[in-house]
Order: sequence, then structure tokens, then C-alpha cells
Amino acid sequence: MPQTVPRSGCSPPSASQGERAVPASPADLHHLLRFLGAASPPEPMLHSPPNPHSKPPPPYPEDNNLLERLYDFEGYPTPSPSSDEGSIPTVALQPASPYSHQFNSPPVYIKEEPNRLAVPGFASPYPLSPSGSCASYGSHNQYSSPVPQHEEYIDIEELLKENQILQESVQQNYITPKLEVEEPRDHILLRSALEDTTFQKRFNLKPIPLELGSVKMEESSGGDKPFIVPGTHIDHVLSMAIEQSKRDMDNTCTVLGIAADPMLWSTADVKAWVMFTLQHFNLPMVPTEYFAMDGAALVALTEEDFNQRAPEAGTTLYAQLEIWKAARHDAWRTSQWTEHQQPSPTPTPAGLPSADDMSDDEDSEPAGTSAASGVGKAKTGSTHIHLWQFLKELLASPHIHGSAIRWLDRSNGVFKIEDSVRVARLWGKRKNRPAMNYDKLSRSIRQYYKKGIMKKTERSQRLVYQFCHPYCL
DNA sequence: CAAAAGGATTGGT
DNA sequence: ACCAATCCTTTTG
Repeated sequence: MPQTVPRSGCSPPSASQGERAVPASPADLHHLLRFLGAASPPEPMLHSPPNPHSKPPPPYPEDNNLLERLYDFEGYPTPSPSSDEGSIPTVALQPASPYSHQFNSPPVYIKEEPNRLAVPGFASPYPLSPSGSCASYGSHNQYSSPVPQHEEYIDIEELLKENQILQESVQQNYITPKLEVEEPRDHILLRSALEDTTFQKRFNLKPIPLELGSVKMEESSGGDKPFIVPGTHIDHVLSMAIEQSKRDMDNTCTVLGIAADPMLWSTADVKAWVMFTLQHFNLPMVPTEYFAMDGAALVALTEEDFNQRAPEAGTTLYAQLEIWKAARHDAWRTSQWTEHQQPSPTPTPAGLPSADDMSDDEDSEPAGTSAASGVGKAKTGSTHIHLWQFLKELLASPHIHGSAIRWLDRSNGVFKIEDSVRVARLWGKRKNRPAMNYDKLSRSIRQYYKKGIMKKTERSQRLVYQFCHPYCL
């Protein structure tokens, strides 16, 4: 399997600047599209058309595994509170984020970007330290149990295939031409949604709608009408695109364990969001100290403030934040959101309403596994994830969760929970246990003492735990 | 006081 | 049966 994933870059069709009114659509859509347009990342992430004037510096030269880890983490399925069972990480699945996507000219198949798109399932299980002392457990089978499962990962080939089909139909149809020329900015969202086929599967649309459109086009016109999109169709597509956008944001909330409303973010949340966004857009890292502030402060920053702190990423960060801000007062997010939300707010120390979580629904893609086995059902793994496995997942993404949990002594499996509330919240989300808290989580960890999965550290320190050998790596 | 430690019980698979 | 979620009491730093 290729180590690649169809990734859409985050490039906005910023090529042309058409400005225009959005077709008949809900006002809120307007709003959203406006922000999405503004969110276009600065440069095309695709490799195809290498950006001439800006050299894309390897974002994380110092850490090639960063993204790998990031995706590895994202790869875990999120339980859906709603009905769909297992779920697969939309984030990883849809590199296509609502905010981005290249859609310029001829459809391009994204092909990896070394280091950046490593697919979790194929990545080495422990990218962090190939040299860890625990490596002594070397045999392959060793991973059978004490290792994070990868079954939930995505079937890249399938995605590529679908992407291809979709793109071809898009190419043959109207979308590209018309949008490119007339409404490049306002349809970023639509494009991303089209590019990302997951929503189609979700709604059983596959390429059908597009193809119908093309057929119709051929029949009905002599070719003079390159663009015949039944209004209903485009609206439908747009609404689905919005759905997708929502899911991506929700997913980000889930992955990071942060609230949807930036105003509620703690300093750690802000940091996590900034790091995540930078990575998502493949932007150079920025010293976290520059964003050492809580959500309220972040929201108060102006675009210039962002640019000062992050010359190369300020614009994108600002634009992204605008999207999040827009989403919070608003309607488009709640419109289709049927509740199933929060009856019981988990007590949060900082007084933060502990994340208003929005349900993380998530899609349903089964994911292929490199190992082939059980390709069909990936979801099982999500429900049965063990706490210790979950903790290791978090530990594997230091850039994202380093402020919540981190290794103190990786080789000996010693780690420290820096933010017990956050870790508990993440665990609760994963297990769909809204009432989870650190007290309960820690009780479970203690059970591991008897089971030999974890052990008490030499000198017990608060919030410091230690994995027993076979489990530490 | 928050966290560590465990006992006991319940609930889901 | 096994895990984890809950609840709760006691101890500890």
C-alpha cells in the first residue's frame, strides 16, 4: 500500500478573485462561504503546481514524524453519540477539510508529500522512537495486542479511486469551468465537499448526481451550455458541504478535546488548536509562546496580531478562527443538528463549560487496513479501545496533547498527566461517557496495577503513571 | 483540597 | 468473564 493519502491541499483557488453573490441559498450559507473564502490558505499545498514564488519550507524539518503521528492519532475512530456506530476519523479520512482544497485547474491526484501524509495504518507503529528501549520487544506479533489498533484506518486505495471518479466527473461537467471562472472563492466549500467523497457515500450519492447532470447536459444542449446544474442539486450539494464542514470542525473538537466555541478555550486549548491548524495547513510551526493565551484573548486578536506572531501562517490562522467564530453564533451549525447533546455538563475546574461538545458524528467509512484482515469492520476497535491504549495514543501526539499528557521517561513507560480534566474529557468522548472525570479514569488506571499493565512508580508522584514493559511500547 | 488507593457494585459485550 | 464506569471511604502530600 502506498503511503499516501489523497490529500487535498489547502490551497484555495485564490487564483482569481471573482467576487460575487452566492446563488440562492440560505443566508447563513452566505456567511459561511464568505469565511471559507477568507480562509483560503496562502499557498497551494499540492505539489503539482509548485508554487513559484514561495518556497514551501518543509514545515517540520526537525520532526519528520510529526504528521505521521498526528494522523496516527486522528486515525482513531470516534464513537458517535449519534447512531452511527463506529466511526472513522473524519479528519484523517478527509484530508479534505472544509477549509481547504485545491481545486485549481485540472484535477490533480494528490500524492503524498513525504512525511506529511503518512497513513496511520501504514506508519510504523511507533514513530516516536524507533530506538526506544522497549524496542526489544521486536517481533512483529508483539504488536498484536499491546499495540494500538490500526484497523480503523482508511482504505487509501479506495479513496483514491473514488476521488478519481469524482474528479473525472467533475472535470467533465460543469463545476470546474464555471466555478473557476465565476465563483472561485465562494465555492471553496462546495469544492472541498465534492472533492471529498465521504459525504457522498454518506448520502448514497456517489457520483450519481454529477453524472446525471452531465448526461442531461449532453442531451439538452449543443454544448453551448456548459453548466446545467439544477438548483436543487447544487443546494443539496452545498448543504452537504456544510455538513461536512461541520463534521470537520466537530472532529477537530473531538480530536483536540476542545470546545467548539473559541471563547471557551483555555490556554492549552488555544495552543492545541494553533498547532493542529498549522499542521493541517502544512504551515511552519510557530513558537507556542506567541499564542499563550486563552480563547477569549485569541478571539480578540486582529489579523495583524496574527501576522506579527506568525508571519507565514497568520492569515490562515486568522481566517480559520473566523470560521470557528462564525460557527459559534450560529445557525448553520445547529440547524441540522439534532440534539443528542449534553444533558450533563461535566464539571470543569476552570469553570469552563467543559466543552460543549458537539456530537462528533463521524463518518462511517470502514477503513482498510494494511494488514488486510478485517477490512470491513473497523468500528469494533473503537468501542473496545482500552484505556491504556487510548493513553498511548495521546502520548503519541505530543504536539497536540503534550500539554495534557506526556512522557516523562519514554523508555520506561513513565508518563505524566498534565491536564487531568482534559485527558478525562477526551477519554469520555472516546467512550461516549459524558460523565467521565479524572477520578473515574484514574480508578481504571489503578486497576491496571493488578493486571500488570501499569505499575506504581518508584516514588509516587502525582499524576505520574508507568506502563509495565510489554505495554510501554 | 486534589489526588492516590482500593473496595464494592453496576453495566455492557 | 472481563473491562470499565460509578460510587464511595480513607489516606496522603
